[in-house]
Amino acid sequence: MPRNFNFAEAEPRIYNWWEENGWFKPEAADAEAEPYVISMPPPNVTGSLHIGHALFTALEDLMIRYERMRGRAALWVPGTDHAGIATQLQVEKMLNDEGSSREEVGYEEFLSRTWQWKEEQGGTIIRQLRRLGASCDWDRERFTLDDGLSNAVRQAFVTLWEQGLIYRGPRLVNWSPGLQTAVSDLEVETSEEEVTLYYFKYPVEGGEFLPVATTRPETILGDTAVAVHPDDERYRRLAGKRAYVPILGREIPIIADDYVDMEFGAGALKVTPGHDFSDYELAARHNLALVNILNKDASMNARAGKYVGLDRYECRRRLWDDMAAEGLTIKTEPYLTRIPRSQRGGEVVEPMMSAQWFVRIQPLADKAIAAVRDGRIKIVPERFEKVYFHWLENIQDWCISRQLWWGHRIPAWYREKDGDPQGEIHVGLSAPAGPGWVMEQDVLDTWFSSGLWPFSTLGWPEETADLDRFYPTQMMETGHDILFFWVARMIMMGLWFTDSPPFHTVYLHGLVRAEGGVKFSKTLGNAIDPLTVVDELGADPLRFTLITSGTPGNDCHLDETRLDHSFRFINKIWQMTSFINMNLDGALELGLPPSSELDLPSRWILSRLHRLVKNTQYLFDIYQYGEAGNQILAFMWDEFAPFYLEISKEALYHGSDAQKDAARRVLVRVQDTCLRLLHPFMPFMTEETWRYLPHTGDALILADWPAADESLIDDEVEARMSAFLEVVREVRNIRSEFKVDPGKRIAAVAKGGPAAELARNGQILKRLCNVEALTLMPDDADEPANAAGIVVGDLSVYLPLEGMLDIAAECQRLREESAKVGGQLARTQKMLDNENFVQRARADVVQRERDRLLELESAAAQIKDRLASLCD
RNA sequence: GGGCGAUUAGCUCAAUUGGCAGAGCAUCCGGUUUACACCCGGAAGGUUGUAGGUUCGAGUCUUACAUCGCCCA
Repeated sequence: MPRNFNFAEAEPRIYNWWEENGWFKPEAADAEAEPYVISMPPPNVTGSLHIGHALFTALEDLMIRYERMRGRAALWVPGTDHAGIATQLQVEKMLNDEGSSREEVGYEEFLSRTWQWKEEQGGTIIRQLRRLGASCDWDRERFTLDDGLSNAVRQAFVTLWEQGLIYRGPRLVNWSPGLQTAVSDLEVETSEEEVTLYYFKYPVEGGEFLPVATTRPETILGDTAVAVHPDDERYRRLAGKRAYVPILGREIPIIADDYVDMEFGAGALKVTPGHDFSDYELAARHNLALVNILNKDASMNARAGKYVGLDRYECRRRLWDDMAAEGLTIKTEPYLTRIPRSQRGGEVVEPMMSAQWFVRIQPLADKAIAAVRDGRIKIVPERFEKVYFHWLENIQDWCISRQLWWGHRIPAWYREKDGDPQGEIHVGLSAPAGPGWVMEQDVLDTWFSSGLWPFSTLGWPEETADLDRFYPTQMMETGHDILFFWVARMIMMGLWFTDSPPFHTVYLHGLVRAEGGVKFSKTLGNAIDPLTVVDELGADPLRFTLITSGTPGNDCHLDETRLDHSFRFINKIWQMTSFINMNLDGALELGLPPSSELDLPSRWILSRLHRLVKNTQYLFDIYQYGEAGNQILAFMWDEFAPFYLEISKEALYHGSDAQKDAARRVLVRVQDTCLRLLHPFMPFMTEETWRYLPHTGDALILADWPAADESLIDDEVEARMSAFLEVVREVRNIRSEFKVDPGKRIAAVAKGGPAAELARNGQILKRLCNVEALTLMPDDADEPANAAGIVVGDLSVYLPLEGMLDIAAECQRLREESAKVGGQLARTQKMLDNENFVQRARADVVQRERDRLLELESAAAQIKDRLASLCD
């Protein structure tokens, strides 16, 4: 066995071996195996792997590998989405670098260039997922613009249209002037920014003025009313009169509405229904006109009078100057308000009237609410269910059209009627017959296709064998930041089109952040590049660290020192296997000898192991993978390696054939079980290492997941062993305290209840603290002279340290020990003296305290005796 | 304004129905013991954000507050 795990060589080799053998496919399981399916939330085809991708890959691969080992027909469907805006921007940038543009090359050429780009660059992220060990079924990889998925999109659109759930019409939408497309509410992010609040005088008939404040003066040009509060003593008398739009002089009404906030600004409100969502609703109540003053690039249009053609911000300055010249301005002041920006470009989004396609979403939302409400879908952690309900209960119709070229073109055709070029609309799977039909240019929101992903990837709307066998899927694992984008929409679409929840469980992970909770970003230079980590340390440490660094739903602050620790853990396991491997000798019968033939340390480690398996199972059942990983590590590094492995050397090097055989079988069993438990966390190293242990079966990836054997869990054995290990710790301390050469073998004398058993298991002290010979002494015998003493419960161990013992130091040590035990004794005594505790606490808790009391009393008495004889 | 989360060792995080608060890194001391110096043996480090409440018992349940973060208006 090589000295170290060569991950750089092994990872690609093992990955190819798995894949070539078809073990990533559900067909690797028995034909009648129950399916377990995850459809990977598709990353952007433009993307390259970042730490968030690494986290979802680690988690989903863990789930898939775990279920595969449990015998399920595990299927992880991979793929990418076409990321309409992001991809189009990439290709436009490329054209721009060539001195060209989208418009210049034209629609057909642009699309062909984009496909070309996708073919060349789009595979990047998929290749990167492989490096992490993702055991996806690559034969079932999908892309949202594939023929099959495009067909699903058309089918879904047409169905919703026929059901009256899709409509088209002019509405106020979030408009991105840079991208020149509508975007949905979810694609707009608002954040608090400091802007200027402009106070000015609205001219009113009769020469009066109404004071009004706004953060966007240019929208004055689109005002169609001024509103005052009906209870406002100052201004309500003006309601019903006429006002005049500054500079333009356009006549508009003054209305009264209790929507007006009398406290805000100057007390009156300008109403701009064409460019403000609240004003739009207000206008609807009062039948106000609607004026659009912006072009698609947010320059001013002809309705802006002399400002036509100016950029919105330039117009703002000029108009304000002109108003100042006319004496209409009052003052400006700094003001904090929430500014809507495009999630993609970061530019300020403008509410604008535009003809768009919408999904009437409430009926779909109602079904989605019900499915979670009645438990057909479970969200982990549960608290996100509240967030989910709140969003769906207040959902707005979904603007699904985008003025882009890259995407699913909306299956609608227009024909001129009565002079309106779009007077007639046809929606269908194919173009209508007859002349004069022109296809809709707009494409659909990328998330429309993502919503169909869990079933469109399996063949829907065709009734394929995969759809029949693997749908509904089991698990949707993704970040909590996409609960609305993806999960909610998948649930709505899934329930609507397939009548089934698309998955039964939603597991939401948190965001990965840098130390101190700082977001990873390229500009800050604090980004951890997962591929760099894989190059330097391998995929396993990255995966193990990501999974053990946090808890479900909570953001995790990734600490790079943990990557090192995981890396060293992998080395540790390798060395453990190496030790076992080099101590095997010829054929080994697999399986364990009967418990009755095993020594105490063996029964102890098997008990600990099965307790670990049981805990791990429990933790997996409640999705606490991180804690499971940490417990497995703790078991291996803190119990198995330092104690059992060391103790077993006595049998391996000096034992009888039977003892050697027993030790080997226990070592192999424990290590094998741990490797199985760890395989979903760190697949490469475990697979490679496992081959060096005696085993049946082709590969660890297909090996059975361990089941806890309750009959091997033995509280009493664990208690006795842990007392002996306590003796070991004490002996080590004493040796250290009295500067006994670590290589010097010493003798010990023991008395008390478990002394005989400790003597029978001499290898424990011999191997762990270099005590060569343990002899028993009668319980009533006097303690040896010049000896340091250890008391654990009713067991006393003496270390005759001829010439090395410093009586004063030993007395000091004993007094400290006495004080410590005394404190514990007092605490336990106090608890047991409390009648309320004895009567009301759980029986096992009380019993534990009683046992502890006896032990402590015994220890205290022995320490006292010892102090009396040695120190008084 | 409404909702959610976090607050535990210097830093990053755990703590399974409430039952003696634990790891890693960093710090300090000691070690080339035949699997591993990518290691081993030890030590130190805490009023679990603050103030109340429930309970025999609270990091855990509850109320209020503080600070930070996220989501929604």
